[in-house]
Amino acid sequence: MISKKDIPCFENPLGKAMGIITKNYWGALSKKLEHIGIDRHFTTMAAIAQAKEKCTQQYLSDLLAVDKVHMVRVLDYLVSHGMITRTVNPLDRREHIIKHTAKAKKIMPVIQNGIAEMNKTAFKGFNTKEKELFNGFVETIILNLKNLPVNEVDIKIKK
Amino acid sequence: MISKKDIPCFENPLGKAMGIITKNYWGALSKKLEHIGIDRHFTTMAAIAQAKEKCTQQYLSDLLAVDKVHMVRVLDYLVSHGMITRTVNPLDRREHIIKHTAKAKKIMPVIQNGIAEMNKTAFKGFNTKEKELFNGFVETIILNLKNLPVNEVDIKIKK
DNA sequence: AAAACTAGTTAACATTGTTTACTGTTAATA
DNA sequence: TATTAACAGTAAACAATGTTAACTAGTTTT
Repeated sequence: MISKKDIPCFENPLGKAMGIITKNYWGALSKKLEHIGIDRHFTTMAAIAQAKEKCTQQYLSDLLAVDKVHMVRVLDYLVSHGMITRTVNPLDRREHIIKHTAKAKKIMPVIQNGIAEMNKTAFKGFNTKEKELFNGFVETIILNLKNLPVNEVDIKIKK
Repeated sequence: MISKKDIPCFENPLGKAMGIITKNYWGALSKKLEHIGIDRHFTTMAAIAQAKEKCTQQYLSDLLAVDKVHMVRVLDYLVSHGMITRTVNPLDRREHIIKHTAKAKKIMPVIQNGIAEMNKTAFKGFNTKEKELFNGFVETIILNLKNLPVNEVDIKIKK
C-alpha cells in the first residue's frame, strides 16, 4: 500500500495541512456565518476591522497578498452584502477609503470568535513554547521561499 | 502601521506560508517545465510514478484528496499532453488503470528533482531534529482539524 | 432478476487568479 | 508650464479549480 510519505511532494506537509484547514474549518465557519450575511472573505473583514491607518484597496491588497483586481471583486461582494462602504479620499481622489458599516461592526465579534476558535482547535495540545517554536519554523520557511526568482530554479534532465 | 500579526487569522501562519510556496516555488517549477511538456499537476504525476498497487482514478482521488470529477479533468490534461494512458481494467471493467507513457517516464526525474529542490529550499537551515519536530507539529494540527464536523463549530453573537 | 453500489463521465455553474487595457488623479521633471 | 510618469481603481476576457446533479456502464448483494 502506497502511503503519502512515498510521494516526495508530501514530505513537505504544508500543502496537506492547508487543504484540511480550508475544507474543515473555514468551511464550517462559512456555513455558520452565511445566515448572518456573508459566507466568505472573513480575513478581509478582519483586516478592515483592525486597520490602524487609512484603509485603501491597495493597502488591503498588499496586506493580504491578494491581487488588486481580485480585491475589487472581494470588496464588490462586501458592498453588495452591506458590510462596507467605499468613499473617495478627498485628499487624494485616486484612493477609495474602505469602512465597515454598522451591520458589519455587529457581526465582527462572530468572525473574530470564529477565527480564534480555529486557532484554538488547530493548536490543541500545544504549549506556549511549542506554539512559538512552530511559528518560528513557519517564519523561516516563509523567508526561505520569499522572493525566490523564477530563474534560480534550474533543473537539468538526466539522459 | 498595522502588521499581519494584528489580524487574528494570521496568528496561524499556515495560510500565509502556503500562498508563498504556491506562488514562488510551484510557479518557478511550472515555468521551467512548460517547455518539457506540462506546466502543472506535478503531484499527480509523482503519485502515478510511485503507485505500488493498481492505479485507478478513484485511488488517485483518495490519495491526493481531490474530487473525482476534478481528477477526470486533470487526467484529461495529462492524456492530451501525452503523459498517461487510460486502460479499462479487464478484471473490473468499471475501472480505468492509469499508466505513464515513455515520454512521462523521461521527464519524471525533472519533476522529482524539482519537488526535492522545493523541499530543500523550504527547509534550508533546519537540522534533522527540527525538520522532524516541524513535521510532528503539522501532523498534530492535521489531526486536530481532521473530520471536524460542521456542527461542532458553534459561535454565538454577543448582544 | 431486481436493487444497490461503484467507477467514471458530462454539463452547468461559482469562485479565484491573471492579463490587458482603460479612466481618472497626482507627482515628477524638463 | 507642459509633458510625462506613476498610482488607485475598474472592466472585460479568460483559465484553472471546486462543486453539484444527472448520467452510463459494470459489479455485487439480496
